[in-house]
Amino acid sequence: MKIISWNVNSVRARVTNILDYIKEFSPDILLLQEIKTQDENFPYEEFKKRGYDSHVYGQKSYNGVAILSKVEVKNINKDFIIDDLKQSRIITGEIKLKKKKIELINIYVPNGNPVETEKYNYKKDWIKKFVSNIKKKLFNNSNLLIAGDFNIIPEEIDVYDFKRYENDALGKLEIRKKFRELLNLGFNDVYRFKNKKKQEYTFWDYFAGSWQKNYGMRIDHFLLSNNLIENIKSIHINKIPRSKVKPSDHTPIELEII
DNA sequence: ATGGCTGAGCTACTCAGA
Repeated sequence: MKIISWNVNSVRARVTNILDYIKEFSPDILLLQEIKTQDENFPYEEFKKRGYDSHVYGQKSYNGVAILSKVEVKNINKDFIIDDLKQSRIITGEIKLKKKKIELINIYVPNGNPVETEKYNYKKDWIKKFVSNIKKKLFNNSNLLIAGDFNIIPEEIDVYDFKRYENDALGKLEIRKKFRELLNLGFNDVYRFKNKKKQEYTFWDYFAGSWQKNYGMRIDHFLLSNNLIENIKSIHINKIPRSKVKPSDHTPIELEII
C-alpha cells in the first residue's frame, strides 16, 4: 500500500500538479496539508474521477488537511486536539493492513515564527497537547502512523545550513526535543531509519533560487510505531513535483507498507 | 540573507508561510 504525505500549499492552485502526480505514482492514500480552502470549495469531483474519496477538514485561506483514498478509511475524526485558535490542522482515520488496524494521523504543525511572539507559544502548546494525546492513543491502538508537515528540523543534517535555523521556530532545540519525545514514545522517523546518513529535503523556499541551490530542509515526516517497522517496504522523497511548473514549495514523501 | 516569492481574499493590500 502506497501512502504519501504532501503539503500542497493550496489544493485549488495545485489540482493539475496533484492529478499529474497521481497519474505517475498512483498512491492508495494521499495525506495533504495546507489545502487552504473550506470544505465546500474542495475539488472533490476531480479526485473522485480518478477513484479517490476525499475526507476534508478545511479552513478558509489558511491551514486545512485532507485524506484522499482509494481504499476504505473508517472513523474519520477532526477533533484530535482542542485547538484554541480553531485552526484545521489534524484529520485522522483508520485503515486495515492485513490483520492490523492502523490509525492514520495527518498533521500540519504550526510554523511558530517569529520566535518572540504568541505564534511560537501557540506552536509549543499545540505540540505539547499533541504529544499528550498520542500517549493516550497508544493505550488503545499501538499501530499508529503520524504523517505530515511537522515544521520541525529534527537534526542538523536535515537543513542546508543549520546555523541559520538554530534560533528559528523550526530548528530550536526546545522544539527538536519535542520531536525526540514523540519518537521516544515508540516511533521511528521512517526516512531517517532507512537512510542513516543521507541529506535530503522536503521543502525549498520559493525565493532567492533556493530550489536551484538546493537550500532546503527536511520538515515533512512519516512516524511509524515500532511494531509496524516490519511492514515498511520503502520510503522515498520524490523531488520531481517540486521541479514542475507552479509547484508547491514542499514535495511529496512516499511510504510503501506491506 | 529578516530579504524575496507565492496564494487567498479580494480588486489594494495584508497576512501567512518557514
